[in-house]
Amino acid sequence: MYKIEINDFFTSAFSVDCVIFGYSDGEIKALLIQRGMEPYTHFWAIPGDLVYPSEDLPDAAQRILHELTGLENVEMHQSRTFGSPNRHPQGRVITISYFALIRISDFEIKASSWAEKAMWVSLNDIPELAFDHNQILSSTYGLLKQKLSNEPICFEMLEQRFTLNEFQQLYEYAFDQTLDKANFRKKIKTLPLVPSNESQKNVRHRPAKLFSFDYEKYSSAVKEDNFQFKL
Amino acid sequence: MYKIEINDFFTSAFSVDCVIFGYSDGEIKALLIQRGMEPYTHFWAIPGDLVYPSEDLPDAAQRILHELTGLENVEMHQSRTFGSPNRHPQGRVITISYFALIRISDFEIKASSWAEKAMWVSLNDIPELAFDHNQILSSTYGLLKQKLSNEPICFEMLEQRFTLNEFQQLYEYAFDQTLDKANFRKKIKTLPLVPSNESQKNVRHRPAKLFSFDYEKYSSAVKEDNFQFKL
DNA sequence: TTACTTATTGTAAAAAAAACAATAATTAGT
DNA sequence: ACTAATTATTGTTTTTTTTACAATAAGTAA
Repeated sequence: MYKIEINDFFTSAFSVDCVIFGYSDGEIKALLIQRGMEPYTHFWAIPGDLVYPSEDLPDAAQRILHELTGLENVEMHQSRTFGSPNRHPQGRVITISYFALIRISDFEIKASSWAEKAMWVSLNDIPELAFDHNQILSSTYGLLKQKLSNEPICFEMLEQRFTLNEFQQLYEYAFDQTLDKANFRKKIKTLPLVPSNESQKNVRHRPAKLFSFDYEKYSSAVKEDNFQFKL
Repeated sequence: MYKIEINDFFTSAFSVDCVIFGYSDGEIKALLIQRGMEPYTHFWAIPGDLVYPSEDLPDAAQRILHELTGLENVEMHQSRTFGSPNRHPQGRVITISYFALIRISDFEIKASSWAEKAMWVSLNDIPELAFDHNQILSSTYGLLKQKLSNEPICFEMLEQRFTLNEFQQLYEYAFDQTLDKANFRKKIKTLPLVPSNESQKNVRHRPAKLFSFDYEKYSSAVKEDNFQFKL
């Protein structure tokens, strides 16, 4: 047993890793970057960075998202914290992971100081990642699925206007099961989905109507009628 | 915009806070300590401590629990991480909260270096706490409730042998609603509860039988039959 | 033996979920 | 304008689950 000096505690760093989820072509995807610096150079990884000394954690996650995508004011959901002493080869770095849901079509991926390239990868097809990022990603995907069941967060990744099929297929992907279309529609009848007067284009069959999700109606239903989202 | 030196990142510390839940007299309680040192001296708080430089996070949580109760090998569940820059008056301290479930009768509260006293407090009756500990506690209680619905963790806080009423009342307390006794018993018929040949003592009516939960049967049912706990 | 209280089982009604069938609507292309 | 193709949409029945409530059995203390 050795005596621990108080300053020994101040030899560690925090980072924030930001799992960015998106949805396209019937698949939920994560935005991965290829690292441009040591360690794990050229490995694919979850975007992340050290936290500035007086920066709040969700702000750090926002900053990472912003540098990579240019997006602002995206809601951040906290995931788990990973702090195994040897998870980072260069010292003790504890990382708090967050996740964000965005619309893939909303932006162009930007080059960033720490990323050589970036790409969207279907969650069923994740390669080997740097650090313990495979663990972070799968654990965060678990949390995402949990939230998908209990909160209307899927609309953060669906297009502003979406067909009911796209909506359904998102859940089919996440929970790896096919759903009965008729029953699915009955289930979502209670949700504040507002139809637009637009429809799908360029399909050689009856086009689907486009809907959008009314957040205001939703939150007032939660408050006033004690409404609870459940899928 | 100022230039940030790499060493600026190593001026922060981690702590772990350990919410300890227990159950007695029909109430779920948390073990609070009265702080014996600055800051927030004499305030009630959640037990916690700084993490040693090469200590893993769950180990730190275990250590805190051990110092306070003498208990070992208790499962630790990660809760959320709190890292607001101003949450600690003496510097940047990010805290990762964990929670543990224990049997109140299993031990005597020990005096500890950092705690003047300790006491069990019903979750409906939590006083003002040090730091952001009220927030930590209520957020962690939310997580506990979530896990109570999906995992058989209530048996970590119930006595080794318990009556079905005690079991039911735990859920009634957590979800703040009364449950139909007959229906509750039908629901738990699928769980691997094994009756003992002992009964309640010193009651002036028919005594309840004492049951215990068979963890082995449970985990093999999960593996083999894809059993899923749900209450 | 009795009074009391809880344990335990049972049954019926109501609600929710799942399965399946049928019809309506719309477009692209002969 | 007609047809083929495909999906949208609504409806009905069956099954399962949940809820509500009633009735009986059992054990203790007095």
